[in-house]
Amino acid sequence: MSLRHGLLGLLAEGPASGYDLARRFTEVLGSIWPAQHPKIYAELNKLAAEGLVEVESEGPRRRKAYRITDAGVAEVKRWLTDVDVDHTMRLQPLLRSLFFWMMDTDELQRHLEAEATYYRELADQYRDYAARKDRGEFGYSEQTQSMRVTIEAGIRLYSALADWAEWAQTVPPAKPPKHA
Amino acid sequence: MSLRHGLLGLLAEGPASGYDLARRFTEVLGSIWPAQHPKIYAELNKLAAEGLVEVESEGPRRRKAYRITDAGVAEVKRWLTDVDVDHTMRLQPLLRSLFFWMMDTDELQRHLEAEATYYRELADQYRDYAARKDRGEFGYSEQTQSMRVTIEAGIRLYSALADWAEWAQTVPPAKPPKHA
DNA sequence: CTAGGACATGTCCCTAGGGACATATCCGAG
DNA sequence: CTCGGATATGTCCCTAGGGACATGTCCTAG
Repeated sequence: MSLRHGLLGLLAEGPASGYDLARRFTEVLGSIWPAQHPKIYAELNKLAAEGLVEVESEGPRRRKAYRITDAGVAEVKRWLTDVDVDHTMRLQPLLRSLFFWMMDTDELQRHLEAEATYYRELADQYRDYAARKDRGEFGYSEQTQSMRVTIEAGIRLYSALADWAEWAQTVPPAKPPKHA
Repeated sequence: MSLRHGLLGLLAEGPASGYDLARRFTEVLGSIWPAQHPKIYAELNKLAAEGLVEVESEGPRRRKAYRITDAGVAEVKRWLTDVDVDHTMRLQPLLRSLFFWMMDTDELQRHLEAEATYYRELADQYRDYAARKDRGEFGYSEQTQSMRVTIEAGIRLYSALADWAEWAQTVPPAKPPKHA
């Protein structure tokens, strides 16, 4: 049910079309909450049927812009304050790390290097975003302030993973017992 | 398809029953790759049908222990080396953070405090695990060495999130433009 | 004027996962 | 001896999400 509230939250910032929302989801949220456009359009229709959003305007190319309703705003707020946070995490890279002992050393090193690079790049990307925000490129609304906080989490998370992947390269493949 | 390979990987360490595997999934993997027992039993049956695992023994209380086959081992290795890592992350807490501007200050502070505590506790738990491992409590096999690496990721990840939640408490609710 | 590409919205099907429910088995405490 | 709790394995249904496919609209470069 998070996509639902993700859409409502984004619409709380201002009217947008499904297409707009899909772009925002892939651009900003791509690495923390992926969502494909079919799901987004379907959910918007449901939200409209329930009166949480309404069609604000119809533009060129069949574009439909949605506006959040008062009921919609109330629903996001309810979610934010009354519904327990779902802390579920599902990180395939960490699951894989449990089985590093099955890989041979060379392959593992190459794997860890690639992982480190991947995470480092994402961290840099977020750091960049943060710098632009801090330069005032996105204005100073409360919304961008929240985005700044989200981005900070991205920076820290991906930096931690990059550091971890680098650290893991230094771990000896197997530590023999002392009395061996 | 990760549960499949998760099970195979765990079975590569030695025979185990569905019950054992379910326990390992909730205890060690609970916070990085949750899995419920119905899925595990179902997947084990599929794996057995495909010849990737086989029933090693039947014990008391209908217990069935599975052993991985050569084909199964080959399949995990193929997964580890030939299949691209899925970096998908889906972190509801970060999605929520985008909408912090909709919460009032008190609520947000309480929320962030609870989050910080939650992550700090998990980090501590993993740190504890690491200490026990480093004391040699789990032996010195290559498997425990890999587990140590996974645990390190948990420590770093949850520490980063805890730090972030604490840092976020110090961010002013909205930064007004300088020329205001 | 026409063809390709970006904009824009959808349908359909399949798999993965969550959660409630059901059931059999064994052991130990009282 | 019996009853509760841990062990152990499943079924069933529903929703969320991934990915392929389909279609309509407008603009612009050649």
